[in-house]
Amino acid sequence: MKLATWNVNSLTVRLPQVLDWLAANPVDVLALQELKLTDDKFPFDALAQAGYQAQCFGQKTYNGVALLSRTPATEVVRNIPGFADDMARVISATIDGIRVIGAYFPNGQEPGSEKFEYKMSWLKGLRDWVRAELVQHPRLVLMGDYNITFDDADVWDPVLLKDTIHCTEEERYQLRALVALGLHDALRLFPQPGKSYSWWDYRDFAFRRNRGLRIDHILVSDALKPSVQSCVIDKTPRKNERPSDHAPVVVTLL
DNA sequence: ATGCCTCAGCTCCTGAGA
Repeated sequence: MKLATWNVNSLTVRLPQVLDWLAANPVDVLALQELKLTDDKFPFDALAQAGYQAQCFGQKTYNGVALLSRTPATEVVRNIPGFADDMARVISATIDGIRVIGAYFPNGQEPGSEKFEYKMSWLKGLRDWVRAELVQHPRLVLMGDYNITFDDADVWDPVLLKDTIHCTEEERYQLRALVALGLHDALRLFPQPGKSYSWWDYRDFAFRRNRGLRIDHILVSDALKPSVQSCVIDKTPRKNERPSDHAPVVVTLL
């Protein structure tokens, strides 16, 4: 079974690339972030023709998440129960016996800002909910755009970017606390060559120079850890003429 | 360097992203 996550930065613009990618990578589940469209504009038909059912949670202009799957998704939940939020950031469902959570974590803009404080409270809300979800659903995958680096290995220039957004100790503390619930960074279950990133700024030829960050992650629960066969970041779509700034991450379970 | 791209929208500029 293969599950993937991809921040597409506008599904309207990226739909052809999503369809191409699914044709080349027929994963069982694909979590999408930053749809930037409302549910009435969601391309259900095009995805159905490609063999995917979709559960979407859209919003005008910003945010928006979806779960695509080959088999039906049940127990679909939108956003974080118990955490009031105006933004469409989380969608979860049970697919093939696995609890799948797709999430678009807040950006946070700048340490100390109002948006940073929102990011911190959102992270706490997520953690409290995921703790309970793990009790109900031991076989769980939490994947998406976390907007947080684990450590300096996830950062192209840790000195330049020290304590900037995605790299602060407060954010990394929250990420470690989430992992401490009984989750594992799927990519780091395997030896990495280094300089493995999932996002590159559009500006300044950042992709060509591999000036990136690893901020898109797939976390798997204790129960699923033994079945993880591989985890890779697919840089191919980032080479498109008009790419998302993020690359998909794919995990393969036995 | 309060810049550099890209996207959405009350669209020819602005806000937000990361």
